Formats: sequence, C-alpha cells, structure tokens
Amino acid sequence: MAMADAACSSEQTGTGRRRFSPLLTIEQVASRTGLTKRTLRYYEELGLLRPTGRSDGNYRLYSEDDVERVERIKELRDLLGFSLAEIRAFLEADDEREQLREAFRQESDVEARLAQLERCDTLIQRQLQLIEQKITGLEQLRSSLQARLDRHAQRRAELLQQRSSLDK
Amino acid sequence: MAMADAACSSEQTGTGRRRFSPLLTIEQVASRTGLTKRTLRYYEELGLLRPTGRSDGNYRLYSEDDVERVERIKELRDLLGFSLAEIRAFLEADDEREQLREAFRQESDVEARLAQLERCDTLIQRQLQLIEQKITGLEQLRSSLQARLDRHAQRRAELLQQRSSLDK
DNA sequence: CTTAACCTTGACGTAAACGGTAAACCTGTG
DNA sequence: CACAGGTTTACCGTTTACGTCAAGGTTAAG
Repeated sequence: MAMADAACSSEQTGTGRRRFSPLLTIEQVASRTGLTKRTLRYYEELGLLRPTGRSDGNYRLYSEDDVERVERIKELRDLLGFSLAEIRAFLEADDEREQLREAFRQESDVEARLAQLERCDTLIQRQLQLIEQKITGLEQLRSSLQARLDRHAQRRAELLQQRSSLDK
Repeated sequence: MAMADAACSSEQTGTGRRRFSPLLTIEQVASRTGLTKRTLRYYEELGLLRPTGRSDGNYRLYSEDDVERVERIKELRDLLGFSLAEIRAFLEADDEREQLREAFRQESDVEARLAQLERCDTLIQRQLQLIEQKITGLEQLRSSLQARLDRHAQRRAELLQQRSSLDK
C-alpha cells in the first residue's frame, strides 16, 4: 500500500500543533466527497475547481477549502439541478465576492468600502433570487400533495365513522 | 394554412354546449407548453406521456389532461432537476394513485376503501419526502446567503456612522 | 384534384457529463 | 533499487435528452 500519508508539504508549527491541514490527494478527495477521480478532473477541466497545488511529481493536491468547494458543487448540482455551466457562473459570483472581501480589507476609504459592499450585495441578491424561485415552485408542489393528503384524511374520518356505526 | 381547427373528433352535446374539449394536435400542445414536437414524441417514447388518441390518419391527439401532464413533467424536470427516468417513476406513482381512485369509487367495502386510502397515502408521502428534502437543502443555502447580507448590513451601518462623524 | 403545410416513423447527429483504458510517470515500502 | 500501486494526460466510448433531416402519408383550402 503506497501513499499512506501523502503530501505533507505544508509543515507543522514549532510547537507541534498543525497550523495548516495537510493537502489531500485526488483519491482522498474522491472518497470523502463520493465523486470519482475522473469527475474531479472533469470539473477542473471545466474550470469549476482548481486544486490548491501540485506535488513535485505533478500530482494534484487539494486543500480543505477545495473539498468544501466540491461539496458546494454537489449541492448545486443535486439540490438545484443546475448544469455544470450554471454552477460555474454561480461559483464565479462566489469568487468575485471573495476578491471583493480582500479588496475591502485593504481599502480604507469609506465611500469605496460602501460601494464594494453594494456590489457584493447585488451578487448575493441574484443568487438568492434563483434559489427563492426554486423554493416557491417546490412549495407549490408540496402543498398540492399535502392537500391531497388532507382530503384523504377527511375521507378516512368519514369511513371510520361509517364503520363504527355499523359495528354498533 | 392547413389544419385550422383540427381534430374535432369528439363531438358537441345536443344543446351546443361543449361536453368534451376538442383534442389538440402535437403542434398545439408544443406551442402551449413551450416544448418542441420532437420532445413530446421523445417523452412518449420513454413512456412518460401517452396521447389520448390518434386521428384516422394516425396523427397524435392530445387532451387537456395530457397537456396538464406535460406541464407536470416540465415542473419535475425544471424544479426538481429530475432525470426523465426519475420523472417516469414519479409519474407512475401518480398513475397508480389514479387507478386506486377508480377502484375506490367502485369499491363499497369500508375496510377495502380504507386500505386503498392507506396505500395511496404512502405513495404521496414518498413524493412529499423527496420534495421536502430538496426544500430544506435550498432553505439552508438561502439562509447562509441571507446571513451574509445581514453581516453586510451591519458593516454598512458602521461605515455610515463613521462617515457621518467625519462629516461633522 | 392539386398543393402547401402538417404529420408520421426512422435514422443519424450532438452537447453534456461523465466512464474506461492506454502509455508513461511518480512514490512509498521492502 | 525493484516494484506494486497511485497519478498524469490523452483519447475514445456511453448515456441522456434532445435537434435535424429524409421519405412518405395526411389534411384543408382553392
């Protein structure tokens, strides 16, 4: 069995406490996320995912953040039923927000910071709108099914009453 | 222009009031639902949709119920992101419920009717569970975005305060 | 009855989202 | 350092969900 504790290129702190979590091989990411290695490479090819680094031998190395991103992709794919292209757009908004965060921390001018917040909010609003649209559609579906159950409960009550009056 | 008022094979009632809505051609269903004719034929091929009848010349004829079913399919596809195979399974549950409804109306035994209601309910419950699972996932996503907006509102308030104290 | 416009059933083509395999390279263990 | 097993890129194959085209039958209007 090879590659037991792979790629500890990020070292420990002087005291022995881990400052950076060790980077992961593609196999480890695959087993943690339930995706196949092929799929991870494919997502990278589409620009959805960029592993934090590469080993000396050109092996992909993933950080915990990368794993989180993978989970995010899965969520968007399974919950929202988005195509990978749509997910890409969605994540690009995330990325721009990340950039804005960085810029925000370096910016000192109050007006500029307010403008950045504004921009960031519109990005979020757009995502929220998409999600809420899906939710209302689903809730509509749910309530129609629920109504059916309610009608059945009504019928059931009638039938039970019928039965008890016969039992007498 | 051909096929102006196609396929009135279902006739009127004696009084002139329409008892049955006229059946529709594939073109009409396509334009009403926004799907293409090809897609409608494909769905039929997969067993998702079976037009109510055929004309003498072997043209597909759709009823209003058929149109509703198409809308249902669209919902399941777009909202839930289901594959057509999953939609097929979902609709088969609908169909069994429909059969149960018929059986229910013909059944007079109270116990039997109760059992049918029970069976019907479990079918609905299964569908509900799927939907609710999606909804909670989406709501989680939504609240995380909302939290971000809230934090930004907080920051914005701080910045505005800063500005006003400088204005002074 | 002719004809434009619609329909039918194939059959082939395609984009998306991967699966699988080959050829060559990397890595930890004995 | 040998080697089993993990990884890389490259490329071809497959399934799903249709698009598109061809050959031939149907329908309504003139």
